[in-house]
Amino acid sequence: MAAERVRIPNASRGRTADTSEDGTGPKRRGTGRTVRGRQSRQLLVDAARTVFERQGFLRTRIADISKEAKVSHGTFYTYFFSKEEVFREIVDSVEIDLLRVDAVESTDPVERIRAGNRHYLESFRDNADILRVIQQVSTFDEAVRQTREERQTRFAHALERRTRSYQEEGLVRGDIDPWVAANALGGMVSNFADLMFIQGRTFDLDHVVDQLTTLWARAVGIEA
Amino acid sequence: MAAERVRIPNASRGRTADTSEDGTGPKRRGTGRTVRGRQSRQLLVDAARTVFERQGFLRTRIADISKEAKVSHGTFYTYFFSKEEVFREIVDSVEIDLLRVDAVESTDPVERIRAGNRHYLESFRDNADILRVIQQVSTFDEAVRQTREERQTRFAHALERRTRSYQEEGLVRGDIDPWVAANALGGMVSNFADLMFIQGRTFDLDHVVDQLTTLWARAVGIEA
Amino acid sequence: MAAERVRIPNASRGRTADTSEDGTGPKRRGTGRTVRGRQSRQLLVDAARTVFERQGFLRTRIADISKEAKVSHGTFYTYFFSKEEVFREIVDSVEIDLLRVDAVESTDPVERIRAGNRHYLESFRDNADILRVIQQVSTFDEAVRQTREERQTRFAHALERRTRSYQEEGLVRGDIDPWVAANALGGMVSNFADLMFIQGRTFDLDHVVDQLTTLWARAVGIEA
Amino acid sequence: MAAERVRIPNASRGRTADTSEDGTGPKRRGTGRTVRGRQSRQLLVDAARTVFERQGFLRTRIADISKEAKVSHGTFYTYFFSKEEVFREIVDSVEIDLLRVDAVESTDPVERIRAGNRHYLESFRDNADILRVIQQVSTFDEAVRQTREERQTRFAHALERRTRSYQEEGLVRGDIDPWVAANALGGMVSNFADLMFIQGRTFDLDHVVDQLTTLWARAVGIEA
DNA sequence: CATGAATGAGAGTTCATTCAT
DNA sequence: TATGAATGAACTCTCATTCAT
Repeated sequence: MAAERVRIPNASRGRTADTSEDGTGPKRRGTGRTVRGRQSRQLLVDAARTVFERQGFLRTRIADISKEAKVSHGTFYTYFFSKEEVFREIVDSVEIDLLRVDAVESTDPVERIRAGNRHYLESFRDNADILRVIQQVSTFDEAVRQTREERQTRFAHALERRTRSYQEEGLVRGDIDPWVAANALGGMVSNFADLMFIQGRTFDLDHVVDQLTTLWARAVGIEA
Repeated sequence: MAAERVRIPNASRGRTADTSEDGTGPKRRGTGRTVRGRQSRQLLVDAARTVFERQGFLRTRIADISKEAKVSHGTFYTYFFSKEEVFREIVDSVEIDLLRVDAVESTDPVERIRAGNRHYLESFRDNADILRVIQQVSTFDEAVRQTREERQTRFAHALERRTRSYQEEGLVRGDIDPWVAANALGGMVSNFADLMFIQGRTFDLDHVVDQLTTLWARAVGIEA
Repeated sequence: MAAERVRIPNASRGRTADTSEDGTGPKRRGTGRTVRGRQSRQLLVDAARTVFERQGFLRTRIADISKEAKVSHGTFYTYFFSKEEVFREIVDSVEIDLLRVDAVESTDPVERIRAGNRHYLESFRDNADILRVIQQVSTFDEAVRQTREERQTRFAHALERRTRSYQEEGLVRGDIDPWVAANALGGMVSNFADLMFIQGRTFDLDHVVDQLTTLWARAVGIEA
Repeated sequence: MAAERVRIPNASRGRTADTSEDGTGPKRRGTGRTVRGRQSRQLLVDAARTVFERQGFLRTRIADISKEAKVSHGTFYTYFFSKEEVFREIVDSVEIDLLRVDAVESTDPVERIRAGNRHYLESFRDNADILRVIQQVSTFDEAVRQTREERQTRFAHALERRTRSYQEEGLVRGDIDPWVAANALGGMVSNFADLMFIQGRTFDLDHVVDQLTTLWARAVGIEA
């Protein structure tokens, strides 16, 4: 019956650590002053990512990270205040360009949609392990949830702009609300990526790209 | 009467909790023998749901549930082995009919799509609090993850059947893969519901229903 | 890592229950007044013995006993204050006549020793299960330890008397201390019984009876 | 800095404590890396022995041991998984040479028996406190029971060998079964030791040594 | 900076015992 | 009397975090 204990971030509660700062510092502990220091820090970040991808955030203990990094337990605290801090650093580094809506030169709208879809799915696939963890953490860590939402929103905005410009060109029907459509269709693709690469449901990637592209294009009124 | 408690090694004895006799028994503790018992159990389930909705699964301690139910700490264990067990019971009770694809009598395909979408969004909205927690738990609890996936799959299958029959009637274009389309469009809607009711992004429900319906219908080739 | 909890008697600590009595009562709860009552009580005693023999005292919970007796949990407390109380009642009922030193009519000293040894080993064998538990309990329950010691002592006294009378008859050598010899040789046999029936070491009973008899007889100077 | 702890189901993860990697590793926790570590470990073992001797195994809580060692509660778990583990370590350290059957140079068989008996009784007396606890634990801990049995068996084998060689020299009568006799007479002495030093019955040690020696010698046919 | 031993708050869990029905 | 639900004291055990070396 023994179950593991894990910690969850207290971001949404009163922090004690932050208050000791001057309020401006990004609550980041030292210390990249020496070469050795920078090496150790990076060692820990890499180790942390490895462990998070393997075990998820919740099942990861500081001890697992130190062990993976082959440094002592206490060394972790030389560089980070907490598991959350190192995780946010990882999240920031995963600035995946899921966003590159316009991945190709082609001016054919359908081809641009297709290229965007393919790019999204492939990027997602290549980062699935950490994305799964980010999803997990965003269910209880407000900071991570926000970062994630901002990215989705930026993505949606990019799509919205494109849709709106198509609309102005007369390619997309006028009764389509670009903002809703962007969120809906972008969500359709990201949801499918989740299905395939996080939930592990099996589909043929090329076929899916085809279908999603067709559905997307026709949905907004582009003949495909 | 107080006597000391001691521990003796459990090497020579099986676990009590996990071992449900022959392994087939329901991992479920008593005790529905009396009216009072059934009441208490329900009391706890309700309290648990309240607390889960308020704090999420991870931040909920058994003590919070007992306190909410105004029963003693030990009473919880009279009915459940763990937080997970009571949660799964809640999950099972949330057999929301997000699935009722065909919510209306209308034979107009677009109206049926619209009705389905509205029904999904409204059901989701009404259960958003617990759905959020289910999502959280499914990131680390395999059993819950499965239950959730099964429901999604069943939903997708229903949509697939409908799409396929429309296809046979010539309403839906032949190059649409009903299974992919069902997952994609169903996902579009469920993802939008998540956006609105879990992530809290503001949209006008009627407008969203309209837009999603239009996008969906046109995507598969139904004029709308 | 979960280990079972058990209670051990608080005989050696301050009792609370006893003080509520008038000091004379043998701390025995009700209640053999009605027929039904007597039946239930006996049912529980029998069940308790069964369970103790199966699981040992420490691993036995009141719940196990009630379950075995097919009565409710609370009923146990109608008849007994504690697990210890019902156990002492069992101990008292196991008034095994390990003591019958003179089990045969024969006047031949060697034959009488042999008969005693055989009787002891066979009685022990037939009660091994509960004797094992009594041994366990006597390591932490003063009351049981005393009862057990008294029996051993009474046994030793019987042997001492016999040895002394043999000595007076000139059968046993004069330099033998009857009290020490009784304890030593009685202990030799009881220890062997333990070896065979509690520790489970395999020996041929007849052969052992022979050998123990020979050793015993010669030890005290009786030709065998 | 205080963050909340939560539990997540351990269904998808193995136990931490039991699982010693491949199952072969020593069920022993750290940590002998530093001098300080080794000191603390020893401190705890010593404290544990003190407490066990005082209270017995069952009445001892981890807290009692930590307190006696003047370390924090958690420190115990730095070194041991459980009360049982530290106890087994103590048992192993109590490798008393109850076994030195041949404690003297003398070639006189009777003198060798006498020396062995005296040695056994004195060793037992000097370790009575912990032997009492070992006896207690062996009634429910299979590992300890086995260790104890192995020692007894080794002791009996040594006695058997000696008896057999005496037999070959014609000192011991041919109808004696050396294996049974070794167990019986060895048991006689160990049982007497128990009587004196565990049960606390009063005897004069020298007198007992004399008597046991006489009984033993005559039993096997050595004139004494 | 690195180390790893020490700390202790915090949560889980069991089960003897009580008591309203 | 019998029932079985409710209680809560008592322990166990984990692991983030600190700190002396």
